[in-house]
Amino acid sequence: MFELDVRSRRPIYEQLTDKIKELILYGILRSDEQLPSVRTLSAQLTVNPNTIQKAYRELEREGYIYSRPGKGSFVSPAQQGTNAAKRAEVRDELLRLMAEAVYLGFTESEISVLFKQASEQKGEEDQP
Amino acid sequence: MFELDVRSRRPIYEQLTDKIKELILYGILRSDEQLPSVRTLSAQLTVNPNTIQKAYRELEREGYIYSRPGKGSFVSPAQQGTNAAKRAEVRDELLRLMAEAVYLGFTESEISVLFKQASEQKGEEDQP
DNA sequence: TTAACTGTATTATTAATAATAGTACAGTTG
DNA sequence: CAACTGTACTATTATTAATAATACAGTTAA
Repeated sequence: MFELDVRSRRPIYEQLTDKIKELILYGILRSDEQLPSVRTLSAQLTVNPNTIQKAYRELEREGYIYSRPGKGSFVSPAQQGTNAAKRAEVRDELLRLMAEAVYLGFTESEISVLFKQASEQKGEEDQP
Repeated sequence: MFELDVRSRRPIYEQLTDKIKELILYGILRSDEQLPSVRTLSAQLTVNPNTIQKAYRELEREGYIYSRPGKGSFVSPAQQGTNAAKRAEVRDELLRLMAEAVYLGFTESEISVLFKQASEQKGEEDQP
C-alpha cells in the first residue's frame, strides 16, 4: 500500500501522512473507507505501532480521517475528492519554481514543451 | 549575506552550501572572488565555525570553490556562470511538478498564466 | 620578525528528536 | 469470552546536527 524510505530525513510518520493525504485527495481512498488498523499497518510496514499512531493522530487532527475506538479509522467524508487544496499547493510550488526558471532564462515555449511532456507521460502509465 | 533558518529540518551546513552554490551559479559571486573566512562568517551568522567549515569542505569537494590554507577560500573559475547544471535541475523539478499538475487537471493555459505571473514578479524586484 | 590573519583537523560533548519498546485501558464485535 | 479496535503513557535507544575546545601550519602586513 505504501512505500517508505526509512533512511530519508523526512520522518516516517510524515511520509505516511502525506501519502495517505494524497490517496484521500485523489479519491483513491473513498469516504468512510476503513484504513488499515494501527497494528496491521505497523506489521505490514515493519514499523513501530506508535509511529503509525502518530501519523493517524495527525491526520485526524487535520480532519482527513476520523477514528472510533474499538472500530477503526476511516476517511473523513468532508475531505474526499477535495483536489482544491492539492491544486493550490501545486500551484504555489509551480509559481515558485517558475520564478527560478525565469531567472535562468527559460522561455514560455520551453515551459509549454515541458507541460506537453508531462501530459504524455501521464497518458502512458494511466488509464488502462 | 545569508539568511538561515536555524530551526529548519535542513541542516545549517546544507542551507549554506545551497545558497553559496546559487550565488556562484548565478554569477553573483565571481570567479576567484574570495569568500568570507570561516571565522568571519561564523561570527556573522552566529554559527559554530565547524559548521561553516563543513559547508566549505563540501563545496570544495564538489568543485565549487577552492581553498588555500593561510589565504582563504575562493570561487572556482570552472563553475562560475554555469547555469547549465541549475537549469537541468529546475527543468527536472518542473517536469515532476507538472506531471502532478496534469493529474490535477491543470491546463496548458493555466500554466502559461503562471509563467507570466512569475515573469512579472521577477521584473518588479530585479533590474533597477 | 611577529602578530593576526587564513584553512584544516581532531576529539568530545550537547541537544534535539525520530523511532522503538513495553504496557495498560477501554470500546467493539463475532 | 476472545480477538480485535483506538488511545495513552513512560522510558529507552539511535541518529545526527551542532557546538566546544584545541592544535597545527601557511600567509600577510605592520
